[in-house]
Amino acid sequence: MQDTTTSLWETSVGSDPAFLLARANALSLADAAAALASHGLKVRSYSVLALACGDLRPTQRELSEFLRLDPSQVVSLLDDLERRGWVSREPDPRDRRVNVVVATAAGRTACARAREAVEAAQRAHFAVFDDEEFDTFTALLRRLAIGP
Amino acid sequence: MQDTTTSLWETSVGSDPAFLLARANALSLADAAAALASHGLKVRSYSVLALACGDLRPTQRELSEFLRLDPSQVVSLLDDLERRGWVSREPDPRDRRVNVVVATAAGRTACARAREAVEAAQRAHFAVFDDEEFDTFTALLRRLAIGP
DNA sequence: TATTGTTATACTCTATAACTATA
DNA sequence: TATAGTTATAGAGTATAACAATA
Repeated sequence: MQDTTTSLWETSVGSDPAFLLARANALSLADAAAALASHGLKVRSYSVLALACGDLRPTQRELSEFLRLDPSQVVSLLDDLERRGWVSREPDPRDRRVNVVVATAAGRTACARAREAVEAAQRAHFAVFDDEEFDTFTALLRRLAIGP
Repeated sequence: MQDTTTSLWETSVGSDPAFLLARANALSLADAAAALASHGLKVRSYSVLALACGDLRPTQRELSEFLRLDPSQVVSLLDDLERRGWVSREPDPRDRRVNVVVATAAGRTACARAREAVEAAQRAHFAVFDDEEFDTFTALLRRLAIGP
């Protein structure tokens, strides 16, 4: 039985780059989720928090576009982060429809701790590569990710 | 506004390999889904059908393990494919608990057509790479995808 | 009239446990 | 007792449309 499962890797599906991409992402996502769980974060909420910790002061709309989430999903992620005091919505004086999202001091602390955990998980995940391979892979991946 | 969204790529999130992997996968998945839609298939059902078209005669359990789907998900995918006459569950004479999944003639035809569409979409998606870059990327990705 | 954020809703996906029939 | 497949169900994730406030 194990033989057959293993040999499925030799099929057209097993060498399909899209399939490999999906699998690699699933493994990476599972690692990240596990690393974040003890910090009370999921991958999505961590992404939002991390962007709120930068000094770019993104609007909800910008978070939505960059993370490819529906605006309504950003709302509920922010509701959650704001309830915990990690993020605040600040009105933009130049356009009163707009909220700018910024992390609080507590949010920055939480994010820094979470980031350590995620990065450790990632180092383990990418340990199959040496430094040069890692750089090559990331550079190519970046071009693919930025897309059209 | 566009400026800020674009410059989010310069943040730590924007250069995070896990984030790039997720994004590249999302783009690839969307392309594949669009290509398969007119063939009445989704990415999941196509994967199952494609594996059923090989000559390995996988069991449901093997499909479940290889595709990292819960056995119950495989059941409903097969129900759907079987209803359309593209796949059949054959009892394994050596163990009557086991079903072996094989594509019908109609299933092979459908799969071949769908495969053309997916592969065309993928060629477009990976057109950011030249041949050498594609091979390098795929080889590295494969090691990452097979994992531990 | 168009856009930002919000609410509500439904649909897909995923995870879990319990059941059956075989081993 | 353990395993393959099945059923049922609940939770998470995703997509959509309608709405109020503002531009």
